[in-house]
Amino acid sequence: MLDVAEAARASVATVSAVINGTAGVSPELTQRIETAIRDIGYKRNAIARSLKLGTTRIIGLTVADITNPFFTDVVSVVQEVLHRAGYGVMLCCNDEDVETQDEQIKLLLDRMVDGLIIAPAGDDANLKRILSGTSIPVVLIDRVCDGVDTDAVVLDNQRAVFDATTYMLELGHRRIGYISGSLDTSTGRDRLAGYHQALEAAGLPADDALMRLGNFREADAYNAAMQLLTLPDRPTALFSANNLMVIGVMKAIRDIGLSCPEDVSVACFDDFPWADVFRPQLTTVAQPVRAIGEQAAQIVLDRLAGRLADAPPRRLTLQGRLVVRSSCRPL
Amino acid sequence: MLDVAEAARASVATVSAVINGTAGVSPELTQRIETAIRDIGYKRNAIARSLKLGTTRIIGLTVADITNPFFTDVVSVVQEVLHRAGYGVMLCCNDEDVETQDEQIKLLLDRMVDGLIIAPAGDDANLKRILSGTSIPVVLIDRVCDGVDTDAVVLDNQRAVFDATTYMLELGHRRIGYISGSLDTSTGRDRLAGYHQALEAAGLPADDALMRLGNFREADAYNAAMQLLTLPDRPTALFSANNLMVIGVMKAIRDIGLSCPEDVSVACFDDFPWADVFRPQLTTVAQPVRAIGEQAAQIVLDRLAGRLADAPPRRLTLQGRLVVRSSCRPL
DNA sequence: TCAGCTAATCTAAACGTTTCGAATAAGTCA
DNA sequence: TGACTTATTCGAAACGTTTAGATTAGCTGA
Repeated sequence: MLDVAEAARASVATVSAVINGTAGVSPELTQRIETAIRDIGYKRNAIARSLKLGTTRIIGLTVADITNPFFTDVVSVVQEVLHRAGYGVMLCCNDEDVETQDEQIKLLLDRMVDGLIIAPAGDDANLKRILSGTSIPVVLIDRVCDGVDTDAVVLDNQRAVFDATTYMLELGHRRIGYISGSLDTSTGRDRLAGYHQALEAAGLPADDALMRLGNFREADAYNAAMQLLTLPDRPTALFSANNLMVIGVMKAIRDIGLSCPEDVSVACFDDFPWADVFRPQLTTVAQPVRAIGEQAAQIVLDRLAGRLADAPPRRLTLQGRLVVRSSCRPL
Repeated sequence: MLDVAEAARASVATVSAVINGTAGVSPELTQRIETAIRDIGYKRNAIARSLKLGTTRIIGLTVADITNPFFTDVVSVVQEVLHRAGYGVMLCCNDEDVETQDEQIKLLLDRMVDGLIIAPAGDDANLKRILSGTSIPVVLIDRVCDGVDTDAVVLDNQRAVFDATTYMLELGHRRIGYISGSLDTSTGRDRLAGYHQALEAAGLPADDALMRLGNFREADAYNAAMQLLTLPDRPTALFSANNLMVIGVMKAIRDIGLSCPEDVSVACFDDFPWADVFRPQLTTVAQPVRAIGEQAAQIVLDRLAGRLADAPPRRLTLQGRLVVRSSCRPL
């Protein structure tokens, strides 16, 4: 910038004014400065600017697993919205590990991000403390976290699983196996609650033997499904609490020599773009991924623009949608 | 830091020395400063540090489509490796649009990233110019770009498609439809070349009517497959040049009332984690995604550490692997 | 003519670090 | 004792911006 100033026989202050369109600068000088900028190929240094302004125009984004299509879709939308608003996105993923998550959030805060969107991995006792020092907008997506009282956009998980389970019950299934996500997450707990609620509403007792922990991972779900399918009185249907796990479930079904939906019906949380071209065509609970991402990004932007000023934390709850295909058969 | 210095009755210089372990500071003073840091809850400002040091410890990463499982896997690995080395990752995706890509790269450079990993969308005439100003390490992945002479890690696309096509030929297929990616990309061109090469090796003429442009997108591939499948003498096999497009291909097959592999055999580029549990179990060309991500990240780290000093640009070419499943039947 | 105004431009401080060289104190040796 | 070392510690400049306030010049109108 000093170079530009010298070349244009002006001061750095005036150059700055021209670049930012701040003060009135005479047409001739503006002209001179602009050509100097072009000649020299000057680019303003965003770091110095950030230091002075106290704002980086970067939003931190942490998700548990960027390999998971659900998170991917959300990240993609968040990215799009924030980019359009002139913000950059710093992405971290932590492989569902709370410790790395903490590490990464600290790093993001050190790097002075202007806002934070977090899809928390599990219940994080430290999260509250880590965030307590800062005053930047934070929004939780997908999962909420005990004691962390910030904006959040989540799904009505219980309701969604209630609907899916009820659908299976209506098909006549009575022994419905449930492959649960980690109960350290709000989603894991809420989804399980929906399953229990549906059983109860149908007047069925909850049989603990039919519930297995899959921890949102394919491998764990495979083992869980294996256990359920080798039960003396095996379930006629299985529900998987997320997308990754249903792959494990299908692998177990295949390996045990059964087929879906003939021998065992399957439904799961989270939809796939390819779900209606491969067989079995999975019946799923589709999340409104675009809406989740858009809302989360928008809340951050609103907070940053001071639009929500000091409104209390908002908790947005969106609804899932049961997409019935052909992986569940009537009993 | 000034606060810490005052609290510890020391100078900022000494505080800095303690934090960075730079100079010898007496045990007592070190002690005093460390407790002051803890008491005050001081965090060093990474922005100011970056300004002074001229390094941000952030690597920019742009990919065409973060929704594509291939890119997702690569991003995930890159992320992991760089994080472990203490670098943050700024992610951009541009939806296969060259203009937004340019925009984003400029933004990343303005933000003073220390390095750049680019999976370029299409041939980008401006990329060379945009990158010309900088001296940071740049590595291209997946695709290369005319005139952009930097490190790159790519796949031997031609060979991979040659293998896949040859496999189909060996099954007896003679009319193999090819759904191509955009020919504005090196991958699009190289893969098509592999197809042609295989036909030629088998002594078959290349029939232009059997090649359609799918532009790496599901919708375009759907239309392309529709055209091929309604040809008077329709192909007995289809090859899709990437993962997204094969979904469109399968949709077309379904909508036209055919089935795979009975009526038409299908193979595609890029593997899916679920490919062997849903039917048809797709025969695919699997890319070594982990290796690609690791190598790309490692090259950036090596360059940054000065290990590769001023070695000429390295072009790493990895090999794909044909994973034979059951979506192609012998004719 | 000159006080008072406006418009254009500039000077210099600030943002929070790092680091070079200087200053101080303490110890060593002739 | 005084010159020389060594170990600590510090002052101040620098990184590249932004911006408040100062300065200057040119007008206006009494």
